[in-house]
Amino acid sequence: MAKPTRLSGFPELLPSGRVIEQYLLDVARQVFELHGFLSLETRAVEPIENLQGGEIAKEIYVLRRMHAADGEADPGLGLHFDLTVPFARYVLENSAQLEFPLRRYQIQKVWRGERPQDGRFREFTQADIDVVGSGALAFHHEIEMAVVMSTLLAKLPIPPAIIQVNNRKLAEGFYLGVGATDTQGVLRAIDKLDKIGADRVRVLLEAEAGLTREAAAKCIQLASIKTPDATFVDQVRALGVQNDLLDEGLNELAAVVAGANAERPGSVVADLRIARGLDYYTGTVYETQLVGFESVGSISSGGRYDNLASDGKQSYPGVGISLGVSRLVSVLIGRDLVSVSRAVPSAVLVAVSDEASRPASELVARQLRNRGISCEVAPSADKFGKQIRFADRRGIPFVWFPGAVQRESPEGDTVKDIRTGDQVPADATKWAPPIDDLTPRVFSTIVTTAVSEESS
RNA sequence: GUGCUCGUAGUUCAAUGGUAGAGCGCAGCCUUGUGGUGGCUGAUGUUGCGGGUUCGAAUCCCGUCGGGCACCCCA
Repeated sequence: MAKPTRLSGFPELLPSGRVIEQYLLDVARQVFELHGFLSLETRAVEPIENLQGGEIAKEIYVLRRMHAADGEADPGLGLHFDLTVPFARYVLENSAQLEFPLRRYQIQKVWRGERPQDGRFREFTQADIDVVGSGALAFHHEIEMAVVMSTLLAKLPIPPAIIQVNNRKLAEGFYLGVGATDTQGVLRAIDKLDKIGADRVRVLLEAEAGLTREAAAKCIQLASIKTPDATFVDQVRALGVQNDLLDEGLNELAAVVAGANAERPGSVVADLRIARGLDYYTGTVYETQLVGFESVGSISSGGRYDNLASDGKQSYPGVGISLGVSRLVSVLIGRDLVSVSRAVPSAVLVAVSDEASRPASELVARQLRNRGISCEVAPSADKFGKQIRFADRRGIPFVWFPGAVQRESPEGDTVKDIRTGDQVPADATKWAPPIDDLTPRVFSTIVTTAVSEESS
Protein backbone atom coordinates (compact mmCIF):
# COMPACT_ATOMS: atom_id res chain seq x y z
CA MET A 1 0.00 0.00 0.00
CA ALA A 2 1.11 3.46 -0.77
CA LYS A 3 0.66 6.23 1.71
CA PRO A 4 -2.67 5.78 3.47
CA THR A 5 -5.09 8.57 2.88
CA ARG A 6 -8.58 9.39 3.94
CA LEU A 7 -11.27 9.09 1.40
CA SER A 8 -13.91 11.76 1.13
CA GLY A 9 -17.30 10.48 2.20
CA PHE A 10 -15.98 7.15 3.47
CA PRO A 11 -15.42 7.84 7.14
CA GLU A 12 -13.69 5.46 9.53
CA LEU A 13 -14.22 5.59 13.25
CA LEU A 14 -11.70 5.51 16.04
CA PRO A 15 -12.09 2.73 18.63
CA SER A 16 -14.26 4.79 20.97
CA GLY A 17 -16.48 5.84 18.07
CA ARG A 18 -16.93 2.24 17.10
CA VAL A 19 -18.02 1.43 20.65
CA ILE A 20 -20.74 4.04 20.27
CA GLU A 21 -21.81 2.74 16.89
CA GLN A 22 -21.92 -0.84 18.08
CA TYR A 23 -23.96 0.16 21.07
CA LEU A 24 -26.56 1.78 18.81
CA LEU A 25 -26.60 -1.29 16.61
CA ASP A 26 -27.04 -3.60 19.60
CA VAL A 27 -29.96 -1.58 20.94
CA ALA A 28 -31.54 -1.37 17.50
CA ARG A 29 -31.32 -5.09 17.03
CA GLN A 30 -32.75 -5.73 20.46
CA VAL A 31 -35.69 -3.38 19.95
CA PHE A 32 -36.43 -4.70 16.48
CA GLU A 33 -36.39 -8.30 17.64
CA LEU A 34 -38.55 -7.48 20.64
CA HIS A 35 -41.10 -6.28 18.11
CA GLY A 36 -40.89 -9.49 16.16
CA PHE A 37 -38.88 -8.36 13.16
CA LEU A 38 -36.69 -11.05 11.66
CA SER A 39 -33.25 -10.30 10.29
CA LEU A 40 -32.35 -10.36 6.63
CA GLU A 41 -29.39 -9.33 4.58
CA THR A 42 -29.37 -8.72 0.86
CA ARG A 43 -26.40 -8.58 -1.50
CA ALA A 44 -24.61 -5.26 -1.86
CA VAL A 45 -25.17 -5.02 -5.62
CA GLU A 46 -28.32 -4.79 -7.69
CA PRO A 47 -28.99 -4.44 -11.37
CA ILE A 48 -28.99 -0.72 -11.93
CA GLU A 49 -32.47 -0.61 -13.39
CA ASN A 50 -33.77 -2.09 -10.13
CA LEU A 51 -32.15 0.65 -8.12
CA GLN A 52 -33.69 3.52 -9.90
CA GLY A 53 -37.11 3.20 -8.32
CA GLY A 54 -38.70 5.76 -10.55
CA GLU A 55 -36.97 7.36 -13.49
CA ILE A 56 -35.06 9.85 -11.40
CA ALA A 57 -31.33 9.42 -11.84
CA LYS A 58 -29.96 8.53 -8.44
CA GLU A 59 -26.39 8.91 -7.32
CA ILE A 60 -25.54 5.26 -7.81
CA TYR A 61 -22.07 3.76 -7.74
CA VAL A 62 -21.64 1.53 -10.76
CA LEU A 63 -19.66 -1.70 -10.58
CA ARG A 64 -17.16 -2.57 -13.26
CA ARG A 65 -14.69 -5.38 -13.63
CA MET A 66 -11.17 -4.05 -13.88
CA HIS A 67 -10.19 -6.58 -16.50
CA ALA A 68 -13.34 -6.33 -18.53
CA ALA A 69 -12.57 -6.98 -22.16
CA ASP A 70 -13.35 -4.29 -24.68
CA GLY A 71 -16.37 -6.01 -26.10
CA GLU A 72 -17.56 -7.45 -22.82
CA ALA A 73 -21.15 -6.68 -21.98
CA ASP A 74 -21.67 -4.26 -19.12
CA PRO A 75 -23.21 -6.29 -16.27
CA GLY A 76 -25.15 -3.18 -15.30
CA LEU A 77 -24.61 -3.59 -11.59
CA GLY A 78 -24.53 -0.90 -8.96
CA LEU A 79 -24.07 -0.72 -5.20
CA HIS A 80 -27.41 -0.45 -3.46
CA PHE A 81 -28.62 2.98 -2.63
CA ASP A 82 -30.93 2.06 0.22
CA LEU A 83 -32.27 -1.14 1.78
CA THR A 84 -35.91 -0.81 0.83
CA VAL A 85 -35.58 -1.33 -2.90
CA PRO A 86 -33.32 -4.40 -2.59
CA PHE A 87 -35.70 -5.81 -0.01
CA ALA A 88 -38.64 -5.36 -2.38
CA ARG A 89 -36.70 -7.26 -5.01
CA TYR A 90 -35.85 -9.98 -2.50
CA VAL A 91 -39.51 -10.32 -1.57
CA LEU A 92 -40.53 -10.77 -5.20
CA GLU A 93 -37.83 -13.34 -5.76
CA ASN A 94 -38.61 -15.41 -2.69
CA SER A 95 -42.30 -14.75 -2.21
CA ALA A 96 -43.17 -18.43 -2.36
CA GLN A 97 -40.96 -19.22 0.63
CA LEU A 98 -41.89 -16.24 2.76
CA GLU A 99 -44.75 -15.73 5.20
CA PHE A 100 -46.79 -12.56 4.88
CA PRO A 101 -47.12 -10.07 6.29
CA LEU A 102 -43.35 -10.24 6.56
CA ARG A 103 -41.67 -8.26 9.30
CA ARG A 104 -37.96 -7.85 8.73
CA TYR A 105 -35.11 -5.68 9.89
CA GLN A 106 -31.97 -5.15 7.90
CA ILE A 107 -28.80 -3.39 9.01
CA GLN A 108 -26.28 -2.81 6.25
CA LYS A 109 -24.05 -0.34 4.51
CA VAL A 110 -25.44 1.61 1.58
CA TRP A 111 -23.66 3.84 -0.95
CA ARG A 112 -24.57 7.11 -2.59
CA GLY A 113 -22.43 9.24 -4.85
CA GLU A 114 -23.48 12.56 -3.34
CA ARG A 115 -20.96 15.15 -2.22
CA PRO A 116 -20.19 14.56 1.45
CA GLN A 117 -21.17 17.11 4.07
CA ASP A 118 -21.70 17.15 7.80
CA GLY A 119 -23.63 13.96 8.53
CA ARG A 120 -23.78 13.00 4.87
CA PHE A 121 -21.55 10.29 3.53
CA ARG A 122 -20.99 8.22 0.46
CA GLU A 123 -20.88 5.02 2.49
CA PHE A 124 -23.09 4.73 5.52
CA THR A 125 -25.07 2.30 7.61
CA GLN A 126 -28.82 2.15 7.75
CA ALA A 127 -30.99 0.15 10.14
CA ASP A 128 -34.26 -0.57 8.39
CA ILE A 129 -37.52 -2.12 9.43
CA ASP A 130 -40.30 -2.92 7.03
CA VAL A 131 -43.57 -4.80 7.03
CA VAL A 132 -44.65 -6.13 3.68
CA GLY A 133 -47.96 -7.77 2.88
CA SER A 134 -49.06 -9.96 0.03
CA GLY A 135 -51.78 -8.22 -1.92
CA ALA A 136 -52.76 -5.99 0.96
CA LEU A 137 -51.22 -4.49 4.05
CA ALA A 138 -53.24 -3.27 7.00
CA PHE A 139 -53.04 0.43 7.70
CA HIS A 140 -52.16 0.05 11.36
CA HIS A 141 -48.59 -0.85 10.43
CA GLU A 142 -48.14 2.79 9.46
CA ILE A 143 -48.70 3.63 13.11
CA GLU A 144 -46.51 0.78 14.23
CA MET A 145 -43.43 1.98 12.31
CA ALA A 146 -43.49 5.30 14.16
CA VAL A 147 -44.00 3.55 17.47
CA VAL A 148 -41.11 1.12 17.01
CA MET A 149 -38.68 3.81 15.86
CA SER A 150 -39.72 6.12 18.65
CA THR A 151 -39.20 3.31 21.15
CA LEU A 152 -35.73 2.72 19.79
CA LEU A 153 -34.78 6.39 19.78
CA ALA A 154 -35.97 6.75 23.37
CA LYS A 155 -33.61 3.98 24.44
CA LEU A 156 -30.55 5.64 22.95
CA PRO A 157 -28.39 8.19 24.80
CA ILE A 158 -29.30 10.96 22.38
CA PRO A 159 -31.15 14.27 22.46
CA PRO A 160 -34.94 14.06 22.16
CA ALA A 161 -36.12 13.10 18.69
CA ILE A 162 -39.43 13.96 17.09
CA ILE A 163 -40.90 12.03 14.21
CA GLN A 164 -42.61 14.29 11.72
CA VAL A 165 -45.32 12.65 9.71
CA ASN A 166 -47.16 13.58 6.57
CA ASN A 167 -49.23 11.67 4.05
CA ARG A 168 -48.77 11.56 0.30
CA LYS A 169 -52.49 11.10 -0.32
CA LEU A 170 -53.22 14.20 1.68
CA ALA A 171 -50.71 16.29 -0.22
CA GLU A 172 -51.51 14.90 -3.63
CA GLY A 173 -55.25 15.14 -3.09
CA PHE A 174 -54.87 18.72 -1.98
CA TYR A 175 -52.74 19.64 -4.96
CA LEU A 176 -55.23 18.03 -7.33
CA GLY A 177 -58.00 19.82 -5.49
CA VAL A 178 -56.47 23.21 -6.22
CA GLY A 179 -56.06 22.31 -9.87
CA ALA A 180 -52.48 21.11 -10.06
CA THR A 181 -51.57 18.65 -12.80
CA ASP A 182 -47.91 18.09 -11.94
CA THR A 183 -48.22 16.97 -8.32
CA GLN A 184 -44.62 15.75 -8.24
CA GLY A 185 -43.48 19.19 -9.28
CA VAL A 186 -45.53 20.80 -6.55
CA LEU A 187 -44.10 18.38 -4.02
CA ARG A 188 -40.57 19.15 -5.10
CA ALA A 189 -41.10 22.87 -4.80
CA ILE A 190 -42.79 22.56 -1.40
CA ASP A 191 -39.85 20.48 -0.20
CA LYS A 192 -37.67 23.57 -0.62
CA LEU A 193 -39.74 25.75 1.69
CA ASP A 194 -37.24 25.55 4.52
CA LYS A 195 -34.34 26.47 2.32
CA ILE A 196 -35.50 29.12 -0.09
CA GLY A 197 -38.53 30.51 1.67
CA ALA A 198 -42.19 30.97 0.84
CA ASP A 199 -41.75 33.74 -1.72
CA ARG A 200 -39.41 31.83 -3.97
CA VAL A 201 -41.46 28.65 -3.61
CA ARG A 202 -44.50 30.60 -4.73
CA VAL A 203 -42.63 31.67 -7.83
CA LEU A 204 -41.59 28.09 -8.49
CA LEU A 205 -45.13 26.84 -8.06
CA GLU A 206 -46.53 29.36 -10.47
CA ALA A 207 -43.77 29.19 -13.06
CA GLU A 208 -42.82 25.54 -13.07
CA ALA A 209 -45.77 23.67 -11.66
CA GLY A 210 -48.25 25.92 -13.46
CA LEU A 211 -50.37 26.80 -10.45
CA THR A 212 -52.55 29.86 -10.21
CA ARG A 213 -51.65 32.48 -7.69
CA GLU A 214 -54.36 31.38 -5.27
CA ALA A 215 -53.52 27.71 -5.71
CA ALA A 216 -49.85 28.33 -4.98
CA ALA A 217 -50.75 30.32 -1.90
CA LYS A 218 -52.95 27.53 -0.62
CA CYS A 219 -50.23 24.92 -1.15
CA ILE A 220 -47.86 27.04 0.88
CA GLN A 221 -50.47 27.52 3.56
CA LEU A 222 -50.96 23.77 3.68
CA ALA A 223 -47.25 23.22 4.14
CA SER A 224 -47.13 25.59 7.09
CA ILE A 225 -49.52 23.45 9.11
CA LYS A 226 -47.90 21.56 11.94
CA THR A 227 -49.68 20.17 14.97
CA PRO A 228 -48.83 17.68 17.70
CA ASP A 229 -52.29 16.14 17.42
CA ALA A 230 -55.16 15.73 14.96
CA THR A 231 -56.17 19.38 15.00
CA PHE A 232 -54.41 19.88 11.69
CA VAL A 233 -57.50 18.36 10.07
CA ASP A 234 -59.60 21.41 10.86
CA GLN A 235 -56.86 23.72 9.66
CA VAL A 236 -56.69 21.92 6.33
CA ARG A 237 -60.46 21.89 5.97
CA ALA A 238 -60.48 25.61 6.60
CA LEU A 239 -58.55 26.06 3.37
CA GLY A 240 -61.70 24.89 1.58
CA VAL A 241 -60.22 22.38 -0.82
CA GLN A 242 -62.37 19.40 -1.78
CA ASN A 243 -60.92 16.10 -2.92
CA ASP A 244 -61.55 12.44 -2.08
CA LEU A 245 -57.88 11.53 -1.91
CA LEU A 246 -57.34 14.48 0.39
CA ASP A 247 -60.03 13.16 2.74
CA GLU A 248 -58.43 9.75 2.77
CA GLY A 249 -55.05 11.23 3.57
CA LEU A 250 -56.46 13.40 6.33
CA ASN A 251 -58.05 10.39 7.98
CA GLU A 252 -54.88 8.34 7.73
CA LEU A 253 -52.60 11.04 9.03
CA ALA A 254 -54.93 11.77 11.91
CA ALA A 255 -54.93 8.09 12.76
CA VAL A 256 -51.12 7.87 12.71
CA VAL A 257 -50.63 10.91 14.89
CA ALA A 258 -53.32 9.91 17.35
CA GLY A 259 -52.31 6.25 17.39
CA ALA A 260 -48.58 6.80 17.83
CA ASN A 261 -48.99 9.48 20.46
CA ALA A 262 -51.41 7.29 22.36
CA GLU A 263 -48.67 4.71 22.75
CA ARG A 264 -45.76 7.09 23.00
CA PRO A 265 -46.89 10.58 23.99
CA GLY A 266 -45.13 13.39 22.20
CA SER A 267 -43.29 11.11 19.82
CA VAL A 268 -44.97 12.24 16.62
CA VAL A 269 -46.16 15.49 15.08
CA ALA A 270 -48.14 16.06 11.92
CA ASP A 271 -46.00 18.29 9.71
CA LEU A 272 -47.51 18.93 6.32
CA ARG A 273 -44.32 20.22 4.76
CA ILE A 274 -42.61 16.86 4.94
CA ALA A 275 -42.28 15.73 1.34
CA ARG A 276 -39.54 13.07 1.07
CA GLY A 277 -37.44 12.87 -2.01
CA LEU A 278 -38.15 9.27 -2.87
CA ASP A 279 -41.04 9.07 -5.24
CA TYR A 280 -42.27 5.56 -4.47
CA TYR A 281 -44.12 6.53 -1.31
CA THR A 282 -47.89 6.43 -1.53
CA GLY A 283 -49.16 7.05 1.99
CA THR A 284 -47.63 7.97 5.31
CA VAL A 285 -44.15 9.46 5.14
CA TYR A 286 -41.79 9.94 8.09
CA GLU A 287 -38.85 12.14 8.89
CA THR A 288 -37.12 12.57 12.21
CA GLN A 289 -35.33 15.53 13.71
CA LEU A 290 -33.01 15.57 16.66
CA VAL A 291 -34.20 18.46 18.79
CA GLY A 292 -31.50 21.10 18.81
CA PHE A 293 -29.67 19.55 15.87
CA GLU A 294 -32.15 20.06 13.09
CA SER A 295 -29.47 21.24 10.68
CA VAL A 296 -28.05 17.75 10.20
CA GLY A 297 -31.30 16.66 8.63
CA SER A 298 -33.41 13.63 9.27
CA ILE A 299 -31.90 10.79 11.26
CA SER A 300 -34.69 8.41 10.46
CA SER A 301 -37.20 8.35 7.67
CA GLY A 302 -39.39 6.16 5.56
CA GLY A 303 -42.94 5.66 4.45
CA ARG A 304 -45.67 3.58 2.93
CA TYR A 305 -45.19 2.20 -0.56
CA ASP A 306 -47.92 0.35 -2.43
CA ASN A 307 -46.29 -0.18 -5.80
CA LEU A 308 -42.64 -0.88 -5.16
CA ALA A 309 -42.88 -4.64 -5.53
CA SER A 310 -45.18 -6.30 -7.97
CA ASP A 311 -44.81 -9.33 -10.20
CA GLY A 312 -47.75 -8.35 -12.35
CA LYS A 313 -50.23 -10.67 -10.67
CA GLN A 314 -49.52 -9.97 -7.07
CA SER A 315 -48.39 -6.74 -5.45
CA TYR A 316 -46.56 -6.47 -2.16
CA PRO A 317 -47.38 -3.21 -0.43
CA GLY A 318 -45.18 -2.27 2.47
CA VAL A 319 -44.27 0.35 4.99
CA GLY A 320 -40.88 0.93 6.51
CA ILE A 321 -38.65 3.30 8.37
CA SER A 322 -34.90 3.51 8.47
CA LEU A 323 -32.47 4.76 11.07
CA GLY A 324 -29.43 6.60 9.69
CA VAL A 325 -26.89 4.99 11.98
CA SER A 326 -23.82 6.68 10.52
CA ARG A 327 -25.39 10.11 10.57
CA LEU A 328 -26.54 9.70 14.13
CA VAL A 329 -23.14 8.44 15.24
CA SER A 330 -21.37 11.29 13.49
CA VAL A 331 -23.57 13.84 15.23
CA LEU A 332 -23.05 12.23 18.61
CA ILE A 333 -19.29 12.08 18.18
CA GLY A 334 -18.82 15.36 16.35
CA ARG A 335 -20.65 17.35 18.99
CA ASP A 336 -19.50 15.39 22.02
CA LEU A 337 -23.03 14.39 22.93
CA VAL A 338 -21.97 10.99 24.22
CA SER A 339 -18.94 9.53 25.83
CA VAL A 340 -17.75 6.03 26.54
CA SER A 341 -16.31 4.52 29.69
CA ARG A 342 -13.59 2.85 27.67
CA ALA A 343 -12.69 2.00 24.10
CA VAL A 344 -11.58 -1.57 24.76
CA PRO A 345 -13.67 -4.52 25.90
CA SER A 346 -11.33 -5.51 28.72
CA ALA A 347 -12.68 -4.95 32.19
CA VAL A 348 -9.50 -6.27 33.76
CA LEU A 349 -5.80 -6.05 33.01
CA VAL A 350 -3.94 -8.98 34.52
CA ALA A 351 -0.52 -7.75 35.53
CA VAL A 352 2.61 -9.78 34.86
CA SER A 353 5.25 -9.96 37.57
CA ASP A 354 7.99 -11.25 35.33
CA GLU A 355 8.08 -13.20 32.10
CA ALA A 356 8.68 -16.47 33.94
CA SER A 357 5.35 -16.15 35.71
CA ARG A 358 3.36 -15.10 32.65
CA PRO A 359 1.58 -18.49 32.62
CA ALA A 360 0.22 -17.72 36.08
CA SER A 361 -1.23 -14.48 34.74
CA GLU A 362 -2.64 -16.27 31.73
CA LEU A 363 -4.33 -18.72 34.07
CA VAL A 364 -6.05 -15.88 35.91
CA ALA A 365 -7.21 -14.45 32.59
CA ARG A 366 -8.57 -17.82 31.53
CA GLN A 367 -10.50 -18.18 34.77
CA LEU A 368 -12.04 -14.74 34.37
CA ARG A 369 -12.92 -15.40 30.73
CA ASN A 370 -14.57 -18.65 31.65
CA ARG A 371 -17.04 -16.60 33.62
CA GLY A 372 -17.64 -14.07 30.87
CA ILE A 373 -15.31 -11.33 32.08
CA SER A 374 -13.37 -9.66 29.28
CA CYS A 375 -9.73 -9.25 30.16
CA GLU A 376 -6.26 -9.08 28.76
CA VAL A 377 -2.81 -9.84 30.08
CA ALA A 378 -0.23 -7.09 30.30
CA PRO A 379 1.97 -7.13 27.20
CA SER A 380 5.20 -6.81 29.16
CA ALA A 381 6.40 -7.25 32.71
CA ASP A 382 7.04 -3.58 33.26
CA LYS A 383 7.05 -1.97 36.64
CA PHE A 384 3.58 -2.16 38.08
CA GLY A 385 3.22 1.58 37.84
CA LYS A 386 3.57 1.28 34.09
CA GLN A 387 1.16 -1.60 33.92
CA ILE A 388 -1.41 0.38 35.86
CA ARG A 389 -0.90 3.28 33.51
CA PHE A 390 -1.36 0.93 30.57
CA ALA A 391 -4.81 0.09 31.97
CA ASP A 392 -5.59 3.69 32.86
CA ARG A 393 -4.88 4.91 29.33
CA ARG A 394 -7.34 2.46 27.93
CA GLY A 395 -9.98 2.99 30.57
CA ILE A 396 -9.64 -0.56 31.89
CA PRO A 397 -11.06 -0.20 35.40
CA PHE A 398 -9.35 -3.11 37.19
CA VAL A 399 -5.80 -4.39 37.45
CA TRP A 400 -5.26 -7.88 38.74
CA PHE A 401 -2.08 -8.69 40.63
CA PRO A 402 -1.31 -12.39 40.81
CA GLY A 403 0.04 -13.33 44.19
CA ALA A 404 3.46 -14.67 44.82
CA VAL A 405 4.14 -17.37 42.29
CA GLN A 406 3.43 -20.30 44.51
CA ARG A 407 1.71 -23.04 42.56
CA GLU A 408 -2.06 -23.60 42.55
CA SER A 409 -2.73 -21.24 45.36
CA PRO A 410 -4.76 -18.22 44.31
CA GLU A 411 -4.10 -16.83 47.72
CA GLY A 412 -2.30 -13.60 47.59
CA ASP A 413 -4.03 -12.44 44.41
CA THR A 414 -5.41 -8.94 44.67
CA VAL A 415 -7.47 -6.79 42.37
CA LYS A 416 -7.28 -3.02 42.29
CA ASP A 417 -9.94 -0.59 41.16
CA ILE A 418 -7.66 2.03 39.68
CA ARG A 419 -10.35 4.71 39.80
CA THR A 420 -10.67 4.57 43.57
CA GLY A 421 -7.35 2.98 44.41
CA ASP A 422 -9.10 0.28 46.42
CA GLN A 423 -7.20 -2.97 46.32
CA VAL A 424 -8.66 -6.14 47.78
CA PRO A 425 -7.81 -9.86 47.91
CA ALA A 426 -9.57 -11.75 45.15
CA ASP A 427 -10.09 -15.21 43.73
CA ALA A 428 -10.18 -15.44 39.94
CA THR A 429 -12.73 -18.23 40.11
CA LYS A 430 -15.17 -16.13 42.10
CA TRP A 431 -14.53 -12.41 41.71
CA ALA A 432 -16.56 -10.34 39.26
CA PRO A 433 -16.61 -6.64 38.51
CA PRO A 434 -19.75 -4.57 39.17
CA ILE A 435 -22.24 -5.10 36.37
CA ASP A 436 -21.70 -1.56 35.09
CA ASP A 437 -18.03 -2.26 34.52
CA LEU A 438 -18.47 -5.53 32.70
CA THR A 439 -18.66 -3.92 29.25
CA PRO A 440 -17.91 -0.44 27.96
CA ARG A 441 -20.69 1.98 28.78
CA VAL A 442 -22.04 4.64 26.47
CA PHE A 443 -23.71 7.59 28.10
CA SER A 444 -25.10 10.95 27.15
CA THR A 445 -23.04 13.93 28.19
CA ILE A 446 -25.84 16.45 27.92
CA VAL A 447 -29.18 14.95 28.83
CA THR A 448 -29.46 15.25 32.56
CA THR A 449 -33.04 14.09 32.72
CA ALA A 450 -33.20 10.34 32.51
CA VAL A 451 -33.99 8.99 29.10
CA SER A 452 -37.70 8.39 29.19
CA GLU A 453 -38.32 4.71 29.45
CA GLU A 454 -41.38 2.78 28.49
CA SER A 455 -44.64 4.61 28.67
CA SER A 456 -46.63 1.45 28.26
C1' G B 1 -20.67 16.61 -10.43
C1' U B 2 -20.61 22.60 -9.99
C1' G B 3 -19.38 26.90 -6.84
C1' C B 4 -17.31 29.01 -2.11
C1' U B 5 -14.18 28.39 2.19
C1' C B 6 -10.59 26.14 5.41
C1' G B 7 -5.98 22.76 6.12
C1' U B 8 0.53 24.62 10.99
C1' A B 9 3.47 19.26 16.52
C1' G B 10 -0.65 13.73 18.91
C1' U B 11 -4.36 17.84 20.05
C1' U B 12 -6.22 23.06 20.66
C1' C B 13 -4.24 27.25 18.50
C1' A B 14 -0.20 31.38 17.37
C1' A B 15 3.51 33.32 13.73
C1' U B 16 3.68 41.92 8.52
C1' G B 17 6.44 37.58 2.44
C1' G B 18 12.16 37.37 6.49
C1' U B 19 15.32 31.78 11.93
C1' A B 20 8.10 27.79 12.74
C1' G B 21 6.09 28.93 18.47
C1' A B 22 2.72 28.24 23.12
C1' G B 23 -0.85 25.44 26.29
C1' C B 24 -2.47 20.53 26.89
C1' G B 25 -0.78 15.79 25.87
C1' C B 26 3.71 12.54 25.23
C1' A B 27 8.84 10.53 26.97
C1' G B 28 12.60 10.39 30.92
C1' C B 29 13.99 11.51 35.92
C1' C B 30 12.72 12.94 41.21
C1' U B 31 10.08 7.65 42.68
C1' U B 32 14.57 0.30 43.34
C1' G B 33 7.88 -3.21 41.60
C1' U B 34 1.30 0.24 42.60
C1' G B 35 -0.25 5.05 37.97
C1' G B 36 -3.10 9.82 38.70
C1' U B 37 -1.29 15.51 42.08
C1' G B 38 3.60 18.17 42.20
C1' G B 39 8.84 19.43 40.55
C1' C B 40 12.88 19.11 36.87
C1' U B 41 14.47 17.78 31.88
C1' G B 42 13.45 16.52 26.80
C1' A B 43 11.38 15.45 21.81
C1' U B 44 7.73 17.25 18.90
C1' G B 45 6.89 19.22 12.34
C1' U B 46 8.97 17.55 5.05
C1' U B 47 3.35 24.01 7.69
C1' G B 48 -2.01 18.04 3.79
C1' C B 49 0.53 16.87 -1.03
C1' G B 50 2.71 18.62 -5.92
C1' G B 51 4.10 22.59 -8.87
C1' G B 52 4.79 28.05 -9.67
C1' U B 53 6.02 33.50 -8.40
C1' U B 54 10.04 35.60 -5.23
C1' C B 55 16.70 36.96 -3.05
C1' G B 56 13.31 34.59 0.45
C1' A B 57 6.59 31.30 0.91
C1' A B 58 3.00 28.57 6.59
C1' U B 59 1.71 33.39 4.18
C1' C B 60 0.78 34.99 -2.86
C1' C B 61 -0.83 31.90 -7.57
C1' C B 62 -2.26 26.99 -9.94
C1' G B 63 -3.40 21.90 -9.33
C1' U B 64 -4.64 17.87 -6.16
C1' C B 65 -6.35 15.39 -1.63
C1' G B 66 -9.07 16.09 2.89
C1' G B 67 -12.90 18.96 6.25
C1' G B 68 -17.07 22.34 6.05
C1' C B 69 -20.98 25.19 3.40
C1' A B 70 -24.38 26.05 -0.88
C1' C B 71 -26.60 23.69 -5.39
C1' C B 72 -28.32 18.66 -6.27
C1' C B 73 -30.02 14.88 -3.37
C1' C B 74 -31.04 12.69 1.07
C1' A B 75 -29.95 8.63 6.38
